[in-house]
Amino acid sequence: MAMEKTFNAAQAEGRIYEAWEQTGAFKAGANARPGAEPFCIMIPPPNVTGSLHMGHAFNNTLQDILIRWHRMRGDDTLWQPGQDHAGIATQMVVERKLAAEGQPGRRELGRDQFLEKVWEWKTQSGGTIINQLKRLGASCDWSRNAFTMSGAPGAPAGEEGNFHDAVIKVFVDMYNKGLIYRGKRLVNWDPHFETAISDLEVENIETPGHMWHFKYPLAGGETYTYVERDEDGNVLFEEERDYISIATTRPETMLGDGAVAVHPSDQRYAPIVGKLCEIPVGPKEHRRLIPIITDDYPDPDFGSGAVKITGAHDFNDYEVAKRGNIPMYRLMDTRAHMRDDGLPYAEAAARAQEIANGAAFTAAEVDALNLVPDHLRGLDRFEARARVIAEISHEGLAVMVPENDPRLGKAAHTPVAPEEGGDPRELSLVPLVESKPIMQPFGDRSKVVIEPMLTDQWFVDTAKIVGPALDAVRSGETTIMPDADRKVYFHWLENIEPWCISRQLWWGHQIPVWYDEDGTQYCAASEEEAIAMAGGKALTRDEDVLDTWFSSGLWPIGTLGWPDDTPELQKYFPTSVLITGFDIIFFWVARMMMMQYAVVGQKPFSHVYVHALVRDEKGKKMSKSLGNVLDPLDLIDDYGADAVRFTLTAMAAMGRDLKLSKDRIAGYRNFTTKLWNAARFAEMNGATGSDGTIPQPDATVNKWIIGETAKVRETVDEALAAFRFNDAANALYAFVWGKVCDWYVEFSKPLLLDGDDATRAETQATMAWVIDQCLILLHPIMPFVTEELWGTLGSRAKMLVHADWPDYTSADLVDAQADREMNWVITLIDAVRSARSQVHVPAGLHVPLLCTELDAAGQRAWDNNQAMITRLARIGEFTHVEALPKGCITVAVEGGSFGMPVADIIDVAEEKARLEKTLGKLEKELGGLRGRLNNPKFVASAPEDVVEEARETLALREEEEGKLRAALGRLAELG
RNA sequence: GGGUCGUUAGCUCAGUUGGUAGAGCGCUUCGUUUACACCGAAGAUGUCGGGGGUUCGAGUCCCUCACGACCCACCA
Repeated sequence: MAMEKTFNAAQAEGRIYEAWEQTGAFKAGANARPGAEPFCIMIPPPNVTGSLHMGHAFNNTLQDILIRWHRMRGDDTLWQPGQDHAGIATQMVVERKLAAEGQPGRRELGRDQFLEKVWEWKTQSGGTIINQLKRLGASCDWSRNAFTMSGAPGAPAGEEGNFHDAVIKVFVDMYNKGLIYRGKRLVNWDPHFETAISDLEVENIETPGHMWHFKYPLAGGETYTYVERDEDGNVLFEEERDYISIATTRPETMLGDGAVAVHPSDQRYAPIVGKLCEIPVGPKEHRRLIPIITDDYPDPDFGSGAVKITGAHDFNDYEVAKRGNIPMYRLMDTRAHMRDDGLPYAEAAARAQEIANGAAFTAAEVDALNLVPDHLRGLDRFEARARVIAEISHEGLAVMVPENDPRLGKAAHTPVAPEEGGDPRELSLVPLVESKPIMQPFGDRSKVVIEPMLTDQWFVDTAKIVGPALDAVRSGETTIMPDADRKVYFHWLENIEPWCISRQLWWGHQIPVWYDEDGTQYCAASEEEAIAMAGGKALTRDEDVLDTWFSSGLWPIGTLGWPDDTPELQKYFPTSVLITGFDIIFFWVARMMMMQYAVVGQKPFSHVYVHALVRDEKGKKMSKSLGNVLDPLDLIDDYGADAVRFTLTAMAAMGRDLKLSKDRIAGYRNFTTKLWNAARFAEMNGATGSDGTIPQPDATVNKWIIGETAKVRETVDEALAAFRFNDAANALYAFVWGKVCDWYVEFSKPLLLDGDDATRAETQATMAWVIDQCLILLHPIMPFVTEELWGTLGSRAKMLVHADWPDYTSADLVDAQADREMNWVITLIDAVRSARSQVHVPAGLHVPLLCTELDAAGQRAWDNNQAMITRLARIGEFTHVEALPKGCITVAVEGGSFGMPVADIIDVAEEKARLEKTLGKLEKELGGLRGRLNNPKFVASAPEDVVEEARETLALREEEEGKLRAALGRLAELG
């Protein structure tokens, strides 16, 4: 059956993938030779809620290339797949789904029933991404598919893995070693999901904001002289004040102020340090007074130099409050609404005043006090802010400035000049409200403003486990590529902060800690153990679950069966390579390093390859809101998975973003077609059925292409070994298209069509072998089209996915003589074609070729390849002559001059111009070469081989120069 | 504010120990020859961001400036 003209990817890919799966081609250890080295990659587990985007496609293509390459080389290969339970994302998806279907919500269902719904959803929809990865061609061992929640209580049939056991065991062990602790700390709180999140889950984004300036009146109407001086102590400004000026971007937090702080060296406020001032909010009769304290934190040069201290709602203030034993009043509830609990405001404020006056207090007591005035309770924080501003301003306690104060910004107030009809009176005073961009924290998933909240949370004491993770990379035990990402890794780990690992969610690994009535902690793998530890007391379990990244951090050992000492763990751990995006170096890579060392005392992987982002063709990050997202599945539909994979591979230069365009993909789709047609040509000419034995042909061209194949095999192996994926792809592209298709297939035509039986047979055998080698070498990058051709071109013992990767070398297979000869042939053909084209010899015309001064090597090359040369250069009759006639196009090559006597059909002036142009280029090169060689320092200092090469090149160019000058001379005689 | 990376042909980018610049796309001209028009042949285009330094020799190493991107960060 004749082959189609193009590869039908849409029709073939599914069928081929199924064949791979049915034969167990991807199973751990498949195709391993006896005594094979293990090679293992852990997939960065996509979220169960995820669907394949371009980043996944890129990431998994690179992994698949390495996996397929190693598998074909006979290594004991495992690509471990799996999914992440993705706490927040999944809980969000399921909650939305319930809402959309009008079902009872999470709170109505209660914890157990809600979790049932989540598992139900996972069972139905969790496989989406797996099927999408299969469309890409990912050769994971799906029989080992893992899930970070497998084996958790309530997990349905099919989720019996022991990942949960591993997570719990790690928590208990780390708890017992003192690496995990619980404490009341200021943490990032997501008011939308009502949970704490870690620093990494906060995105600081510059947003337009305001800074308000308010007066905090001194207690009892006291006054002081406020003096500003310049550097030399000269008085710049002086006035009597009965207040201290405070700036804030968050006026609503004033309600929780515990003090006002100034720098100890700030002379302006020295007279009032230690005195009390009044928070200018709330019912007039219950105004709270707070102390003015000193702390190194305030910057005297910023704002007024005085800072309000709200320990429970700001990270800096928190530190100041801790240092100064300032009470931290929590103002908001879990949704970041103003608190609506506890004592009425009057009572709470009275107690707070006692504390401010020096009464002893406990953190718990302070936390219970609700200092939100009754009329603001229950309000959203932003609404409360607006009310506070309005009330203070109404009372006249905003700092007032002339309306043309530059701090107000241009847009705020533009006074109209009197001559233009403006009010001729003095500029009126307005509240000082600066409009300026402020960095605001947003939840990376919820996109709402994060609130610092004082809550009880669990932490990993990362400082205690960071050491080995740093040492391993410093020593090269684990390498991180490219180097820039290694630096990023160091920078973060060297400044590591405690990791908040508790989340106030339901979907996740519940923290294995129980409390008795007194609040004593019992950490154990099960409730029974905990009760036993407590001596049989009734216990309640901590409600919180663990940060998803806590479990992902155990991915390498967890997927291999730890804590059981499985054969897979013994064989594949530590794993070989991790391929991941730069965006999760902190989230995941660094934590895996720390956790694996903390738990099993070994590195999780030997190499980390960090890749960049896939962007759109303009360099913009792909995002749904911009509408510039390229869906890999659409691209696979349109161009085939191989084209998408090859494109990503060819663009995978280390450390650089890749800009993806459809044109580029189409170009590589064309490459698959090119390969397809080369194979089709081979098939049409009986050049199939290689058994893998390297042919030993006589014809130079056949020897040559075998040598070229060996060269590219070495290049590909070196490139892949160094994770230089783009080098591998480009080398193969250049070989298949530039060598095999452009030259070898063309050269083979006269041999296959007109050669004798022996020549035809050896050419068929060589071509069959070469095409097979192309398929093998390309298979890791383009698995589908190569597998299809592999099956089409012969009956094989094994599928291509398990074909033996070659190990022949250029030292074995490159025939230097053949190499020289074919390069000469190609140079001659190029030169003839170029000359013909430039002087406009009709493309179809077969012109006679004259030859003179041909040396022995040239003669032999000619004799061996005449049929190919005349065919490709469109030569008619070939004649040796003593000297080239005057009217002919001259082509100079090494060891001979060739001429085409076509003076009658071409323009002599044009040929003269052509020769002069060629000569011009040559002269330029000669100038450089002579310049260097005439420089005694060059000859003395440069390595001998460099000098020698320059001499040889000079000799060749001079020979060519002579021939071209001779040709010009003949042309001149012609007139 | 700190850090990292980038600036090479019209566009997108390669360029591994310093040896005298390449690819793909696009563009121009020609072409249907027994695989392929998702094709073939030929061709044009660069003071390798600016400046300085080291060297016989710098796109490549060092310094500096400019511009751009990204990451981290608590200036109220």
